[in-house]
Amino acid sequence: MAVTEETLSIGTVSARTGLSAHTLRFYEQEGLFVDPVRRDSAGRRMFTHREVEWLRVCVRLRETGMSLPDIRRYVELVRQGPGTEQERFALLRGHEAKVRRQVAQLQESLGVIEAKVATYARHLEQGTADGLWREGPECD
Amino acid sequence: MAVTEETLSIGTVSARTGLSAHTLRFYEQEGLFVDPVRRDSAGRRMFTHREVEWLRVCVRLRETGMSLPDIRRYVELVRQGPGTEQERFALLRGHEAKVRRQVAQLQESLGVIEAKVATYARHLEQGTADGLWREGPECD
DNA sequence: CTACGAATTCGAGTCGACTCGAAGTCAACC
DNA sequence: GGTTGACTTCGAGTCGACTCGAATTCGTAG
Repeated sequence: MAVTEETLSIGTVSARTGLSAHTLRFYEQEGLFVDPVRRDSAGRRMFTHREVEWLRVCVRLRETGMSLPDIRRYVELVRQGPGTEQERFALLRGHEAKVRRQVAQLQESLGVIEAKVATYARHLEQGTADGLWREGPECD
Repeated sequence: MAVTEETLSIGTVSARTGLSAHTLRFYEQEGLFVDPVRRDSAGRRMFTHREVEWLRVCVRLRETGMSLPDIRRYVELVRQGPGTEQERFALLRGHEAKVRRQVAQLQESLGVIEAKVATYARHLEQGTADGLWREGPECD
């Protein structure tokens, strides 16, 4: 298999990850990359495909509410190399559990909202919506 | 049915909704109550059961990411009374749709995280975790 | 009568994650 | 050789939703 040593500008990486160039610089500053980001002769960042892959993971971690310090913690473990796999695994599993709880809570809240929507639908359909101007158990 | 005119102190409401007393005052200030909150002779807030119910809904709306201005918008419609039901309905349905998208996205991200966890589990089990110190497609 | 705890108001502070802007550099194209 | 446009650094600003603290006032229990 061919080793792709192709490098990507910050603009390209921005387009491919959905993160702004500003944010990419910020992430570098926050220590979210395992290796120092390489530069060209003019000092411009040159990203690798591998870094783009990692950024895609970062996006998922962020979307699920992992904080930048927590991501950095993971990166630090990776940086230390072999021997930290157990801890990395625990970290990821912990986050996975958190996300599951998030999903459950969101769905529970969604249920409440759906119920309210259903109430409106019913009353609007029956033309009894006038009774809906206040909240409470009697408005169900 | 008996009309319950029992009133609740801010501390009680705090306990029942999970919102701090500070937050309850803040919400009042932000216009999240349909009616002005009543006060006792000493100027202390007296909440009703109905308001507690509404606050529980608010908690769900907040948990699902509805902004305070958006909640206020809904409250304003309720305050205007009958005639605004369609708009309230649309508002709630719009939010419901947003929450569904949130759930979907969260689950998608969860899938990515689960995959990563599974990779670690496999490699740790097989004792091949040494190859896991870098990110990328080849580390799957 | 005094002490206490639970309220009150108001304004300021915090937090995380960006987001922006200014001033400058550099390579490439016309 | 000048303009363009993407990049650089750095520090400051923004945003939403609280969160806190100080100073004060009440009503009740001892």
